[in-house]
Amino acid sequence: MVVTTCPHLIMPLLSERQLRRKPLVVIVGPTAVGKSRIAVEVAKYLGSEILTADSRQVYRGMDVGTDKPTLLAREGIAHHLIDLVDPDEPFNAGLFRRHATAAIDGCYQRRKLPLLVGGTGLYVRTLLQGLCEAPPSDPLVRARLRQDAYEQGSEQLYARLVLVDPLTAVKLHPRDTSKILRALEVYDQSGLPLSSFHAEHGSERPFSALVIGLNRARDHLYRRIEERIDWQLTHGLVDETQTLLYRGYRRDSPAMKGLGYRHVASYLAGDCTWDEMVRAFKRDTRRFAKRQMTWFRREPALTWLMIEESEPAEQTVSRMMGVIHPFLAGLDGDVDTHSFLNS
RNA sequence: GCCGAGGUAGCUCAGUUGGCAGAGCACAGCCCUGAAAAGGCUGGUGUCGACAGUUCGAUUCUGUCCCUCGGCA
Repeated sequence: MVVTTCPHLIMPLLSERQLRRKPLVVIVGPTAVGKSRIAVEVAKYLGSEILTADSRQVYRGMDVGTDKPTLLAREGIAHHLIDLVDPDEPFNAGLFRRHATAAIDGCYQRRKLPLLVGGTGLYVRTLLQGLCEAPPSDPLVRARLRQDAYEQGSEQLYARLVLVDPLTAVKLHPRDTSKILRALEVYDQSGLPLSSFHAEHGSERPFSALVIGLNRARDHLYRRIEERIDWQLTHGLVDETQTLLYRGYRRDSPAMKGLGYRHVASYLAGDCTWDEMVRAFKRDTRRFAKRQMTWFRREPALTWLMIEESEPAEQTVSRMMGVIHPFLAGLDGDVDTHSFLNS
């Protein structure tokens, strides 16, 4: 094995000064852009541990369909926030934040720089900007509200929301049932409108974060998505879905409504042909990638890196280190990190 | 070469008795504070094959040409 000198090697352990700033390097981007692979390489240079911000990789037994990095692909780098719950257990942004905060504290105790990698924009935001103090989701309250929606129609739920929380109501479309449900759930539990919790929350910035967005040309990204889906379908996604169904996980549960699983399940149930299933799976994944881009475009102070089709991974990693290095150097000095980054 | 059918959005096609071109799918833009790979909103992206004629006005009618698909040679 040839050992090459690494041109980007930075202090393997964080200094006291850096630790006090609570540093966090974040890599986001649409699905199939190549985040996981790049992240492992970056983590090797930084002596980092990886935290996954992925709402699907938290489920045990959902591996092929969530593109979960295999043990081999992790190359000995510690990966956190994967396989946290079974597919029928509730999981949400609040739980993610709790797990992630604990994992980050662990990294700091080992004086390691945490590297947050993922495509779930809401989960990333719970760390960068915190979460308001509204009561968490309650399965019982939610079940009752969903029953109401089923019996009276979502228009009735919206009408209720207009009465108890007009500020949230104007922000939501009357058909946006899942968000209406959440707002009513908060009111039913606390007697206070969700909008009041939002107002109280304000702006919070718990970490000194460097956020890097990876992207590729649209047609190039779409081609990668299709190739990955073809690979998943011939490398165990069908068996994986069948096993999950056999174990009794319902098709309409949050975990099974993920991309791929819901498509394969509908094919297995005889609702569509194989070709129809593949087409819908690819189309829905393209649309998802597009929604992710809409979300990340809004993320403040995000540095975009466009990956060229022919660009070797080492070069992308090298360009990323060109951004990360000054960030870490800034943390070590007296410079205000934020103004440094924005200059 | 002859006969027939056709050429309109990225694709499949509808349509205009001559008056600003329209569906489905595909696609694009956007929203998001505990389901977020979820959920929701908005948008037609066009040299109507080309050229000429008739007409106030042609994607529509007429002529010529080009191309595609059948059939016969």
